Amino acid sequence: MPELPEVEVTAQSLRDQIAGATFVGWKSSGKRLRHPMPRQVLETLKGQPLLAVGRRAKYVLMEFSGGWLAAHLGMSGAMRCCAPAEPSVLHDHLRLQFCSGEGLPVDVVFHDPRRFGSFQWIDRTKLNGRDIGTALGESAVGMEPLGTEFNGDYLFAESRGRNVAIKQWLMNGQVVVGVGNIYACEALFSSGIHPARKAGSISRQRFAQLAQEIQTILSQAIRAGGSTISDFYAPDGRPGRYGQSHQVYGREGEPCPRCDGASGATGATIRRMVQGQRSTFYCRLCQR
DNA sequence: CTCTTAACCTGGACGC
DNA sequence: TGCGTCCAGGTTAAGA
Repeated sequence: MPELPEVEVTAQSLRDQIAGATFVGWKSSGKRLRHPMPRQVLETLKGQPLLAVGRRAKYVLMEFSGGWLAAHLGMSGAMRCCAPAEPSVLHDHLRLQFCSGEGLPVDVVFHDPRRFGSFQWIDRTKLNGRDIGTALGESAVGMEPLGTEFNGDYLFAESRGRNVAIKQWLMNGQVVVGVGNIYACEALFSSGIHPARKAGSISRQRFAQLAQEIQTILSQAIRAGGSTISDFYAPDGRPGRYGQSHQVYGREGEPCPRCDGASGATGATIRRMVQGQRSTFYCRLCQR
């Protein structure tokens, strides 16, 4: 499920429902996630207010006075808010219990069948003013694509001398964060750039369009509640509707919406290829 | 340093 | 019904 739009939608919904509430307790399934559960920290957080909920890269950040509880949804993770009485189901791995100002209890449940997700504690004092992305991992150090400094000139400058395929370069998180398999495919299609083209061979002008498409597509996806492929839901239970807007992702064999639209018979069908063990969907005529 | 590959997990879809 | 294969939104340690 989770690329930038899905994580952002998750963070926004959590903020609406539990920001300002007091953390009162937690329960774990005992199953190991990508990182060991920060049990000690969770104990010390009991009784503390949740100051804010934010996002950096693909991490949901729950801020407390001493630092941030950073959640990653991995490949199949999702959060849901529910009443304490609602029982846990298979693959519910962490239940965070909150109590609002009015004394109303709300639980946040992390559900993740594949267990590629994680919870990490980022200590405010150890961070020492650095970008929190540097403490989260290699995939979180790049620039936020929806920030004001992100543009084609930045991508152009960073890409010089890079021989890796543009799609893998976009997805690795070291230059720009949050762009995963779905949105990399979609942005490259909208920009007319072939996914296998070497990053260093792309012109400044084409990067200007790519940066613009990335921002437009991510923004629209957030507004649509993200993309639900099979099992993503926002914490309020709503699925994402952006999958309906996918032009190429998951559409192998369908007519290309640009060159083989309803009008003509001369266009191509969407193809699938594998790059870095991930499926890439593209149009061989529209993307060069 | 750059780039590629294998591994971490579970479950659903499909072919025989 | 069952069994084998392939596929899935991500990340990163290890290898070349």
